[in-house]
Amino acid sequence: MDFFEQVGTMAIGSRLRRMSGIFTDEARLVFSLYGVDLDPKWFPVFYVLARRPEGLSTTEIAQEIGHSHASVSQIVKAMSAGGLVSTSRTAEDARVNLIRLSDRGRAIAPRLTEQCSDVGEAIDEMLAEAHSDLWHALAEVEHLLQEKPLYQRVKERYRRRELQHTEIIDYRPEDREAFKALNVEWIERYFDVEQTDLQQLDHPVEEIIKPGGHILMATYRGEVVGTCALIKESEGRYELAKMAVTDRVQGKGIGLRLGEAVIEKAREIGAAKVFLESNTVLEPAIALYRKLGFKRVCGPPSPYERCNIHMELELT
Amino acid sequence: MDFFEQVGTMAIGSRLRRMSGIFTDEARLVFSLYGVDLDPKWFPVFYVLARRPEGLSTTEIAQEIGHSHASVSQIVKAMSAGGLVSTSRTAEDARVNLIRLSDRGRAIAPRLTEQCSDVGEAIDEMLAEAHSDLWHALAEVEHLLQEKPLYQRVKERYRRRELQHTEIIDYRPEDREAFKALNVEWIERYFDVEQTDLQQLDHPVEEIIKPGGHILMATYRGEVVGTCALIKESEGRYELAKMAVTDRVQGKGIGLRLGEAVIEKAREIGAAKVFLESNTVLEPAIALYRKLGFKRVCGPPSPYERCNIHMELELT
DNA sequence: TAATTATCTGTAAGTTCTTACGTAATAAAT
DNA sequence: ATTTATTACGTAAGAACTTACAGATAATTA
Repeated sequence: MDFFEQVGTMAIGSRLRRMSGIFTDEARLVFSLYGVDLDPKWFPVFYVLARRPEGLSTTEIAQEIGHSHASVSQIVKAMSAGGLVSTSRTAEDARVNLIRLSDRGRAIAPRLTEQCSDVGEAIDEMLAEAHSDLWHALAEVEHLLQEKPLYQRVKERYRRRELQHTEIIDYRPEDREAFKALNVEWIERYFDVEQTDLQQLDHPVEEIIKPGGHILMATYRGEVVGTCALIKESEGRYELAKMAVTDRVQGKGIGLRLGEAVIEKAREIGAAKVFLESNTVLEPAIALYRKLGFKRVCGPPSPYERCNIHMELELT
Repeated sequence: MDFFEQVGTMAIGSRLRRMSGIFTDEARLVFSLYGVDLDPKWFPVFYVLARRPEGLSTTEIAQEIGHSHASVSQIVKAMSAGGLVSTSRTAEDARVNLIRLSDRGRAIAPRLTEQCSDVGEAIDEMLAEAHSDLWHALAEVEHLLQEKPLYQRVKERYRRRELQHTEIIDYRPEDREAFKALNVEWIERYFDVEQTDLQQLDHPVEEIIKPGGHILMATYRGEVVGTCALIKESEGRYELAKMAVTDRVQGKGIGLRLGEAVIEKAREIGAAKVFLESNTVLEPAIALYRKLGFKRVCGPPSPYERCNIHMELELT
């Protein structure tokens, strides 16, 4: 029992289930006390039928009581076997099953009404003894969850936490393998690896860093999971290239952080303009570049076959 | 959805179940978000194991988390298949299955801890947005239910209501049949009907009422369900006899009301003493008489074979 | 008007517990 | 030292729903 206090509110789901189980068990006792020949689980269906003499369809009942239509179908079948309801297809629409209380059903309604009000009063009285209002609390939380599901609330925290596990660092000699592997991984998924690629991927220091460029690596929980390079084209003009984030950590916003870090780096080293070349089939990538502030321009022809779009970012 | 508002608090069980379902569904999403390879329903078991490296038995876990041992057994089986726990019988007691996290289990514990605290915070934040405190309300109601189950609370109301449906009336000519039938019903269950019985049961007016006695009938929802007679023995001395309540309405306190009414009647007609004869095997009856104030005395021998106890009540 | 799509149901099977039951092992009682 | 009672456990089956699927009908579209 102290489990709940230890785990805290995270176990609220289990606690609710447990509590509902208690009420269900109690309900069974109460029904037998009143001698009403009604399975407690039939109650919601019975209830809505009792105040709608004209009858309802399976789906309508399901909506009213918040069960699935299948559940209602099963309950109605059982109640029908027990002689409490009569069913018939409607004349207007042969699909719908019109369900009504039978004479026997109507006969037990008054006893059930008594039971209802007794149970309702007993629960009200009990709830009134408590300081916190369970009934309203449930309604409120239900509403809050509808506004913003728990999943979303948790996700926000998750993103923050994941960012804490992510670091952007400068290229280290031991990153040579990873730098190549990360890029080959994605290029091969969409295109063929070209000669120009291999030249840079195999000799990052000679081809990129020595000529005045930079390479950043992203780590997630200590493991290298992404990279991005800033290649010097001319004074004040740099190319953002070789951006790659492994599939395994997609959706954590690591690409965005990498991009921001590269642009920051470009600022530091006095770049006036950063450009990049990509392909329109890489929609998520293009969206990311746009988010980083890049604008599409008609640029010079690329040395890469796979590129069909040119984007630039002015650093003021 | 408006079902709940209509039925009111009586549907609190369903509402709790529904809410717990919502949380369960959300939990599934959250677990997949964190990429923890753990079935949400394993969580409670995992949790207690994580903070008890020495291991726990099936029953111990069940008690901690408030599930049945069978449930734990099933969960452990699944977790074992997933390689998260190791199981072994203990040396001291070969019946108990000692369950421990495996290395793989321990490996995912930290991620689960993060997830826990994120979810916990998210829920706390959400609950804080509400005016009523769901968590405390649940704890309070759980406590209240433990103190006095809902069943008991409802039962009190039920008794009151049933008494409203019960009436004690004076004997009417049309009660002759019922008067006999009610008494024969119970006498035959325990003893044989004697000649003295039949004389009085067949001619209640001549044998009981005309000589200065009274007969009361109890009705439940308009139907005669019990009776009790006050037979004049001598001036100021009356016998309580022929008390019978049909089995169908036992436990509604009708016998008690009948007894009280008869004693009241005795007072009205100026009785100084009421006595009765019964048999010690009829324990509930004796208890009822005692509750009415009767005391056991050594009385004169009874004309009835079945009687072995004599009780009296002084009316002052 | 024919063809496609959507709706209403009921059945089947799955989910996440529970209770019921049988078996092995230990403790208590004769 | 046996018998009997108790305990721990696992399997099976049940409860009260759900989702998935499939068969009719109705509505919509071409």
